Amino acid sequence: MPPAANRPRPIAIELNAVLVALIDEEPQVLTLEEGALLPSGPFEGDHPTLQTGLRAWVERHTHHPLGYVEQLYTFADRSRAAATSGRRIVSISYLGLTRELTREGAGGREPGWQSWYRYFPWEDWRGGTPASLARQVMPRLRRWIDAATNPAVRRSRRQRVEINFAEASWNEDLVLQRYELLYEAGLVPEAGGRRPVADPLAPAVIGAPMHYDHRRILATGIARLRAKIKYRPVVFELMPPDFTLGQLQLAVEALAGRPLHKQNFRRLIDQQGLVEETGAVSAETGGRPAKLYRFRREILLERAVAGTKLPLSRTS
Amino acid sequence: MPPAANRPRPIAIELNAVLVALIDEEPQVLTLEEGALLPSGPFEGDHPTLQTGLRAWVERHTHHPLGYVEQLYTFADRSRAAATSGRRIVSISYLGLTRELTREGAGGREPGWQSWYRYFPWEDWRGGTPASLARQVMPRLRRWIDAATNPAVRRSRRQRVEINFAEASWNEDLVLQRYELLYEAGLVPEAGGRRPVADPLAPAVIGAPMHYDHRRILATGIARLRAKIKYRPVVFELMPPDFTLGQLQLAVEALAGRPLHKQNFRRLIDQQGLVEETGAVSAETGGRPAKLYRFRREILLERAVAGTKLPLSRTS
DNA sequence: ACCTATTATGCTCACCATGAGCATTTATGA
DNA sequence: TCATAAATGCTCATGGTGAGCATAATAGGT
Repeated sequence: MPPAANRPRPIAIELNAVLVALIDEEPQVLTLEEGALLPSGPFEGDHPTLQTGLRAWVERHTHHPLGYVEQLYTFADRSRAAATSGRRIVSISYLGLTRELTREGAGGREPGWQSWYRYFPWEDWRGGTPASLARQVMPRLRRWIDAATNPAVRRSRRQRVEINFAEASWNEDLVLQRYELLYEAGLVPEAGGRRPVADPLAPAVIGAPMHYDHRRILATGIARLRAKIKYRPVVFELMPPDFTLGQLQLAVEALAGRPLHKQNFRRLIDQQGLVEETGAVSAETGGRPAKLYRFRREILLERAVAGTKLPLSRTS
Repeated sequence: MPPAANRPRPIAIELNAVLVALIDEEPQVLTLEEGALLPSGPFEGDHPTLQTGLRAWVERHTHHPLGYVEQLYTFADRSRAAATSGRRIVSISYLGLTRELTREGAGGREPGWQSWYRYFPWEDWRGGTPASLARQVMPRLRRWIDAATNPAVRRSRRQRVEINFAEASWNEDLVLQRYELLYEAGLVPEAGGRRPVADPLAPAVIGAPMHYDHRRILATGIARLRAKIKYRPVVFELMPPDFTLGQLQLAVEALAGRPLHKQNFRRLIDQQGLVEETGAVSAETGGRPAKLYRFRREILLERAVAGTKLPLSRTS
């Protein structure tokens, strides 16, 4: 059965981009409409691949050269159709990493970039337990749990909340799962698509909302990036050519949303052979001057190898 | 900028499925057309999500209940368009795991299922170095390396071959990368889409070919599954309700394509608390009878947690 | 010229996961 | 009864990882 070529249907394809840069030690995403939309546009069929199409589109519209690009997910939920005409929309989302200068012009922040923790304040554990978790998220989740009349449902809700939001075993990779749990609990109602974003009458919405399902796409991108920095040297796509190990650690902490052990971080970095000294030092931030390093691009090829979790056997 | 609703374009959306089952200790995929096609069909817009649409489609057409389902990738290369009409095709592929009985009816194999190693013979290291690697793949790759006139290109080719195909550091996860390298080297020319599959005049084609880019999609599925079994208990979706640890090991070995250390495998399984004894034993295969186990489905929830590779710091 | 605060850097230690292999148990079949 | 086969139990060496002590090299104040 060859691919079907019959019955043309009114389907629109849209590309969405989660463009990430590190500005002022904060992970920021490029947005439109005062932060309520991710860059997105119609799919134009005149590019050899989706990826080059997206790259061209982004660079044309934002004047930001794109470094690393990776496909995130393809969404085609029916709820998206209702948001516009009756037409079905299939949206293909991408994650892109780019380099941004620290503050430009008159010290003002370029309008399009927003810290991603604006949308997910409970995901930032760099300064300890985030305030919004204890003050907003958990109380409302508890209310949601108790709202279930069926005891089995209540137990299930309690367990899922426990797994995804427990402080003791916080897993920074579960960004998407946590968002979807909050969505199910009705705490991020903008994802439905129809409600005006800044409605003052809206119930307890946690974190800044976005139009359509763009916040879910953003959550997907953050989750993917957080998972990826653990086994692929992608942080360097966000760093300037030369950097200190301290700056590198701040970058990883910003992405992962949690503090790292400094000495162990350097041990990890240099035993992996990811960087080499430039010879220069930087005396930026008080204290002893730090050596400057640069990323060893050569290892991008070598590093195809990742660790395994299976009990191997070489002899047979 | 809201999603574009103008300019309807002739775009067709197609779903592809990599359906995997374990039959006779072999990883098998459901195919059509004598193994030359993956199950695929047009996207029908009357399902709430792509996933439920695919699930319904597969179950209706194959009568196989689908267990685990996961989106693989969305392809929209221009080369696909040329394969049919001039129409642009966007294909969304899924990985699905299902349970199959061991041999049915009169001992014959159901026609649709094919061992995936038929398409990727160099990926099966269970019995030591696969014959096709030394006999076919490596010689032709070496020829491809030497065919480069530019010495820089030759060095680059040599390095990439070394990384992906080195016996000493074989990484079973790199199925897709290896396939794409072979494709680039012109050793799997069917992926172009136009050449008839069984052309006897075709140059050295390695492994069984498929139409269009279905072999690439299959490689994507295998790679994803091999990576996933290392940190998620998905093997159990392919196992019968009760099984011995020996059978479980054979299943993982079949998927990973390499032998595992038996004692360490059991240690890994039970220290993870993945299974529990049923109390019964099985005296199937000579030797001492083996205890029967069943998967502890409860842990599917708990197991949201995965390991981290970052040097954490809890104190601050 | 000291003293202190601050960051960078070097090093040690305990613990655990993992690869490897020896040994024992319990079945079948010659 | 003995050989063979598979399951199961256990030990050992190694390396990665979390944690923290100690030292080095700056700036700024007194």
